[in-house]
Amino acid sequence: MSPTPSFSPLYQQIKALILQSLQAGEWKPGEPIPSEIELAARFRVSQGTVRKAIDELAAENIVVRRQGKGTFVATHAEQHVQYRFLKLVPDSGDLDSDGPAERTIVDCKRLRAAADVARALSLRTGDAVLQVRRVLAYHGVPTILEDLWLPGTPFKGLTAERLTGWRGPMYSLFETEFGVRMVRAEEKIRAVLPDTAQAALLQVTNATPLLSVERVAHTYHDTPMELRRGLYRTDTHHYRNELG
Amino acid sequence: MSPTPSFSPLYQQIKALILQSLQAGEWKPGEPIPSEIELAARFRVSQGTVRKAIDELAAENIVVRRQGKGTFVATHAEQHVQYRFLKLVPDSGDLDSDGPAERTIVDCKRLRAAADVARALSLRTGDAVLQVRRVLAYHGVPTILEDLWLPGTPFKGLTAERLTGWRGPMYSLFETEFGVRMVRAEEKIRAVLPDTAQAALLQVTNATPLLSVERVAHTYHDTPMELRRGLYRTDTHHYRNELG
DNA sequence: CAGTGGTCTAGACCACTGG
DNA sequence: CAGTGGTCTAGACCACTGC
Repeated sequence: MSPTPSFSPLYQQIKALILQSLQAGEWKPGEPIPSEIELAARFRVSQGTVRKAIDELAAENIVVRRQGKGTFVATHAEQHVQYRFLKLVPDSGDLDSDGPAERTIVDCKRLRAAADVARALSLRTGDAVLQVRRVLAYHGVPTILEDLWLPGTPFKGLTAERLTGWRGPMYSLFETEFGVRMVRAEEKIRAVLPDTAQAALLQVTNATPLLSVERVAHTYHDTPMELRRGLYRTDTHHYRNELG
Repeated sequence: MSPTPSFSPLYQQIKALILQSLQAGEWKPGEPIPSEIELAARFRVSQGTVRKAIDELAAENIVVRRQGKGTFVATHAEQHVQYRFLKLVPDSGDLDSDGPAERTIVDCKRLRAAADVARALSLRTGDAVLQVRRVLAYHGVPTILEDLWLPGTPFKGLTAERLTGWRGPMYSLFETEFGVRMVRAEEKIRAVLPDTAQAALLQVTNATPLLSVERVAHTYHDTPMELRRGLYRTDTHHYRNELG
């Protein structure tokens, strides 16, 4: 066993090392990481210790175990849940009844971060950010209006064309084109009335109550990488949440 | 090791046995369960196997581990989070700035279950249920209006007086007085406008958008035991959610 | 069949709690 | 100090995958 640099359980240190490799891109989303036995040999610890480290990574959805095959870097694409962070489901409860969302990019431009956006993204006011506005519709009914802000530097080269041309979840584009993996997010939810522009885009009156969902998504080490403000219509869909 | 009755991992069987004892009330909320070594001896398995079973129970918040002291049956009282299933927090983010909620029982009566209530509680339409309406206020501002339905049989003897006189979370009353522990819940969230009665109780206009939160809470073995329909004001509070 | 993750064991030792 | 949960090891065997 290796010496103890700081004081924390060995498996936590192993977990941190694996996270480091993950962040450095040593293994890419969808790819397998080395087997437990290999990792145990590399880190000079027992397989059980590596196992416990990977257990935690799997519990945090950072990695996915598949018996008989290996352990894989989690990804927002290929995942049987199409949108991992979207909790709006049709009232029917049938997740597939909607089919794929029809996506429309309304706007996409670079600008300087306002104070609130900067704070959410751990930037300074005035730093370059990318702002995107889009609408998701199901069966022709506009249901979600999203404004999102991304830090300019990591997302250099992202344009409306890249967004429009991309098949699949936006987060999977972030992964493959910019190496940014969203790992965790927190949401603040309110009930609001839309302004005129919002109402028009969602094709509702401005007296229609909507769900306001403000999400901050983080990559590794809790670094915030996206601020997203969504307006959800809840006449045919609802926000579903599980409490443990 | 004991023989294998059905085919599932040993630790899953142990987990089921512990759950059974928990449900039977062998150990009550807040009390310690036997030590891992004792349980290992009782079930004739190794400590590691008991450990894995308890690990899962702890992950599901059914049990709480405390190093050096033991493993305890989780409870909705005594918990440092006062309301485990209430995700509405003040915008300040300071969970304590509100202080304890001021609770008012508006109504409490027994009646026959309507079809939707019966379905949610796995009862038959017309079965006896208890209906409660109450308001929670913070700093004198009514913020939450809740209607809740409980199956009549397990909650025989529950009256408005019992509710009014109880200090602490309602779920902890359910635990100590009726032996019903809520273990898991699911919520459906929408944005709505209140009707006249609702608006009056929350002291808002009927054009004020509110969060509608429908919760079904389950006890052991996923048995639904409560239907709760809440209306939340989100002008000073918001619903906070973590996504993994 | 070999290689992967999944289960189970037995035992050693550590860290924390309380009397 | 004894008793608890927490970590770590080494090794055996099982279950699943794909060649």
